[in-house]
Amino acid sequence: MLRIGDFSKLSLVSIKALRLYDQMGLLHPIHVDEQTGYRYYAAHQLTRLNRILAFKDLGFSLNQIIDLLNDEISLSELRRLMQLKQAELSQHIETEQARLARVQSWLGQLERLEQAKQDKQKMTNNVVIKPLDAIAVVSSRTILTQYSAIGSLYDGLYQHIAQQGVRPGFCGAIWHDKEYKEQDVDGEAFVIVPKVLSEQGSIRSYNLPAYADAACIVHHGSYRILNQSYGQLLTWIEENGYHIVGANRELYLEGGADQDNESYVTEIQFPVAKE
Amino acid sequence: MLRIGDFSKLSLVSIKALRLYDQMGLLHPIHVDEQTGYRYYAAHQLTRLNRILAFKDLGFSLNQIIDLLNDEISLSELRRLMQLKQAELSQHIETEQARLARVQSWLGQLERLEQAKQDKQKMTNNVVIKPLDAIAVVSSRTILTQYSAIGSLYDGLYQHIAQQGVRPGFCGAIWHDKEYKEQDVDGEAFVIVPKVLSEQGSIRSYNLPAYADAACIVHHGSYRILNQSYGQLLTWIEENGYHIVGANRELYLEGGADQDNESYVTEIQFPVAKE
DNA sequence: CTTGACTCTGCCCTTAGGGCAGGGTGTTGA
DNA sequence: TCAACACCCTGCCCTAAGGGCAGAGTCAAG
Repeated sequence: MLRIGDFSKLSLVSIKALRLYDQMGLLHPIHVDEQTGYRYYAAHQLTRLNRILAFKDLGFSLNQIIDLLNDEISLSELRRLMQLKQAELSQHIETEQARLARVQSWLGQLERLEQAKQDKQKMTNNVVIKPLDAIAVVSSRTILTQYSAIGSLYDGLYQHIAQQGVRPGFCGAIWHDKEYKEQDVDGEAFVIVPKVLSEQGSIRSYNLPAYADAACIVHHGSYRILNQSYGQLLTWIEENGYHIVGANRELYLEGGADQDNESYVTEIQFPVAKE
Repeated sequence: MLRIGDFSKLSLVSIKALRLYDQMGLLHPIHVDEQTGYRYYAAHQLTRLNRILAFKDLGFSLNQIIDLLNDEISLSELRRLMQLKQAELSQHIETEQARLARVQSWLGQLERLEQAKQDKQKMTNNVVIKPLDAIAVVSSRTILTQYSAIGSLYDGLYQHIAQQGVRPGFCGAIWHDKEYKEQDVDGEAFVIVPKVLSEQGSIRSYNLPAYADAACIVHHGSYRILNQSYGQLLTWIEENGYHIVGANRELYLEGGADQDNESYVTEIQFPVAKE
């Protein structure tokens, strides 16, 4: 019979771990002195301990290993669990590889910044991927002579909302053109509302389409330099292997009618998908 | 100014996480009511929050992100951290892929077992990879007529140890032949001792070579069926992409002079390396 | 008998929050 | 103006797999 320290040296498993396995019922010592509490192990218990280590090495948790070592487990059950683990690992590797690709994109970015001797205020990596929910809006869509002309559409929307007696949320815009246009822009102005309302004339009300992934960036300052943020966002999308799958939106988080206000905050959203 | 719930909906970050970021100093609300403790956020704080999320997405911990968002960090420092993270991720992906390969090896094993309609007592996956330390031994190496003849060497070793007044540990054997032989076997009997002792005649004392990785299996029962465990171990080594880089050892954890004792316990160790 | 090596239990610590309890706040409808 | 309800606060306990430490008991050798 071996004391815990000897068994630990033999198995290269820490004493603390052995005590934990005892407590969890994974591996009880062959004998415990009732007086002193000393644990005594037999050499043949190495077999079970090695089995525990083998499963741990596959990525199973100790609680799962308790079941895996249970004598009642069938071969098919075991195979099912292994297949699950296999899928889980594949999935995990994939996400880690995507993470690695993002880190490498950062490194490329940093190198370009250093070469251009720009400071880090210009860092473009403020992009975040998040889902867009289906939110209820009232909206008005039309062909505009230029982008800034969209401002004229909101008055009608807010009036309509006031008539329905509900309170408006943030407002925003959707740009339906697939490419960049200087004029005859297909734009949709919307205001978020708590529920879908009735429609009236050119004013529609419905739930915006949801997207599982949208690349988003928060623009800070005047609308005149919005194109800088657009550039950063589009570069990021391309560099990280996404492509655009829907009309892009702007969400005016802090803003108004001015064209040139330093304190405005706008979120730009592009629905995207991988590959 | 937004209440925490609104800011949470806007950013898709849970309220609990926002409170944690406040507490950690990652993102303080723009204003906290002294009376009520209510947190109030400004829309432009989304920028900082998104930066936090972007770094989190790269696998940095919150404590690291505190430093990364510190204004005093230089571009080169940033690049260094990114390179570190890159190496870490590559390493991690590699180990996960090895893990996946082991799971797939298990699945192949299970399939063969099901086809052969064997029960799971035959499972071969009791193999574990662990380092072998450089342990002090006294040993005696010679050419034996057959494997079992090694037993005759131990008497001399134990006598030598007794003369030096130290206590012996486990005993074992090293098989130096590179291929399997039925006779004229190059075998070395050893007994573990606390320190390297003096040598005498054919009895040597030194530290066994250490190996970073050894594939080990615990054999249970008579020496006559030791070859079954050898088969399992060698199959595992081949199937998991290892190859043998040193003489294999047997460690007699529980045993004696009998050839055929059900309670004997032996660990077989093969120094290995990947690829 | 003493010393030093070994062992015991119990407590606190790690990540990034999740869940819940108990109590205070803000807004809205009647 | 009051009640209802949604919202917010702090504080406590929980996660996985042990690591580290404190204080006390145990074992074997000299």
